[in-house]
Amino acid sequence: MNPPKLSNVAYVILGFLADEHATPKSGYDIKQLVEISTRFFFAASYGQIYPELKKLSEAGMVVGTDDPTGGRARTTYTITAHGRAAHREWLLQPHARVEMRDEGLLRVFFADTLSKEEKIQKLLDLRAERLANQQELKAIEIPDEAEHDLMPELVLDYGIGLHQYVIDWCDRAIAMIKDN
Amino acid sequence: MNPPKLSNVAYVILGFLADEHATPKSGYDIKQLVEISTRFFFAASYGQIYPELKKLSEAGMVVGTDDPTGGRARTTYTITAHGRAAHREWLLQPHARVEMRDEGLLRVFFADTLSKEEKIQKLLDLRAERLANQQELKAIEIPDEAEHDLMPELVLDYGIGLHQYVIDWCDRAIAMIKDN
DNA sequence: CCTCGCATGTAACACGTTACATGATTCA
DNA sequence: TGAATCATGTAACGTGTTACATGCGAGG
Repeated sequence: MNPPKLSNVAYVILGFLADEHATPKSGYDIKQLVEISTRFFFAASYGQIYPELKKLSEAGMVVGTDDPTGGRARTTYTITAHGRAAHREWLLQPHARVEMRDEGLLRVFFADTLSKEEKIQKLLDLRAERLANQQELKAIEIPDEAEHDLMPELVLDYGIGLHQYVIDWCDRAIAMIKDN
Repeated sequence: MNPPKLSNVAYVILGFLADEHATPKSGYDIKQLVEISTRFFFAASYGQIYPELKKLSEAGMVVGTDDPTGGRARTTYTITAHGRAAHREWLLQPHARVEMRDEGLLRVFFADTLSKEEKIQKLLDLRAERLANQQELKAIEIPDEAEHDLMPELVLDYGIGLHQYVIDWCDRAIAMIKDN
């Protein structure tokens, strides 16, 4: 019951459960939500979600209820007042670190030993990857109910625009290399 | 001598050693280079660099030479033809995966439970962090020798522009929230 | 009947960071 | 003489992915 240090993934879980009009969610449900939203800037696997759900439950921040679908076992979780407080405390922290590991850009960075045509190909590879990522984002549909959240929509727009920046930059860089 | 699977950090090392007019470099030298260049999109710590240098040496891709500075022990490394081939093969791969873990954006994503003012604060936090990152990039100086590489300079420009996109997006998002 | 999606979990592995230990040189 | 930087390395820790195991339910 005394607070174990929570991982970022725990805060992702609390985030999805903290929503005003959120229904109780299973680990599986949370993973589906991650896949269509946060995974583009913050991934979480089953190997993290299930153990964290257990820890959160032991810490009294969420409550699990047996909620079978027919004969199929299923546990859904609801956030507690304690969990809501922890989530809010985390939310208010100004800390905004970003970590990146961008293999495509790494190849572009080291492309000076390649020929002009090969350099351009590296930029096209990067462009293609980001275009594909952007299409994925564009395919995500925002439900237009009255009670839909603003911030996730805003962040989706952020992602689409960010990829557009990279696409445009690639085009400019290719033009520059062609000009020699 | 038979090829062990190389980590991405090994390719970072090979990349810095593969440069046409690169001088032999110590592990320490490579770390300094990482700190002023790739770390913004691909970090590498001593805990990775030294062991990888050893593996690369065992694989015959780099050669270490005893190269003391006064009485201070120092080993500098040079790339071999074999290492150059491995580096080129890696470079040519189209694979361009990008991984991100953006805590600031995660907070913005889940900020719907906060008040209007607090939401704006989250966006200001994100903006401040990226502005600071951008300043760091702007402080990096490009040597204007004749034999300076084009690609690193291009990637630096990429980073500065990318941060500018985020800064501008934050400003737009804040304006939108103020308008309600 | 068979495949796909729902549902839960874990063990092994891979990756990366941090902190620490050690010691020389340079410069104020 | 003390601090900063050069220089090398590793052990412990924390985090995250992958692959696997298990089994029910729904629909073709």
